[in-house]
Amino acid sequence: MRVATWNVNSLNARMPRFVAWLKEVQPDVVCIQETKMKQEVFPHLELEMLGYESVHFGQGQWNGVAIISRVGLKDSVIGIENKGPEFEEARAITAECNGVGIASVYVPNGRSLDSDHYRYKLGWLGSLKDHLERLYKPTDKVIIAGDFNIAPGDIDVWSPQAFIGSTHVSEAERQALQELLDWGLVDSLRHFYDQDGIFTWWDHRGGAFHKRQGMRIDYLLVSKPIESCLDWVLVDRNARKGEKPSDHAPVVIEISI
DNA sequence: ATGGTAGAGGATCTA
Repeated sequence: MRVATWNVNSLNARMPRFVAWLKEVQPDVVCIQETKMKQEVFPHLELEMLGYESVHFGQGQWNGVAIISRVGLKDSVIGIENKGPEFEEARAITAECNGVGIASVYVPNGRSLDSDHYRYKLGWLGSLKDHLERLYKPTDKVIIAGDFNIAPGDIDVWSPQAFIGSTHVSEAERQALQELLDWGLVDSLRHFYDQDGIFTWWDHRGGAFHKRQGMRIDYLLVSKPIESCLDWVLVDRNARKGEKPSDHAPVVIEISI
């Protein structure tokens, strides 16, 4: 089973590349972030013609998360706050695919350490943990995938000095991520690789990609039953090249179940 | 100190 996560930065703008990428990479499940789409315009039919069922939680202009699957998709849950989708930002959706609990998450950016958006980010991560605890046990097959907007360690940014005092690397954010991991999840990329310089996001500005100035903020967190059957993981840097790329590259895992 | 780019939506806001 091949599972991917990709912040597409507008599914409308990315659809030609997204479809080509699906055909080339042949993922069974994809967690999508930043669809920037209203519910009623999500391309369910076009994806169905490619063999994928889909669920989407979108609000238009900003945010928007989806899960698409060609190995079954059921029991989807919209959002994390249990107060109705119209009362929260479109940042999380979960479903069961082929016996695996799948979550597609788009963690708030936070903007700056002194911002209300930063406090919202920390609170949102707490709500996500509560939500996962309600849905799953650590002994279940679970994959939490998405754009976490947190670089887990200094080896996950191109220059730790350049990020001093910024969001994405602060102690409180990393602690919130750690609490998620402590529940019973493993960062699938770090299961295989321990070196620095592996990134999933590069600013569109200033040729950051070509200068290798990126951060690793997109990942698939997996429970122990998934970790034990991981075959490989990769960051698909090719998807960040060429015409009209997203600023994020997809991350893909293969598991033997 | 600021700008650089991309996307949505039609002026700025978000990242």
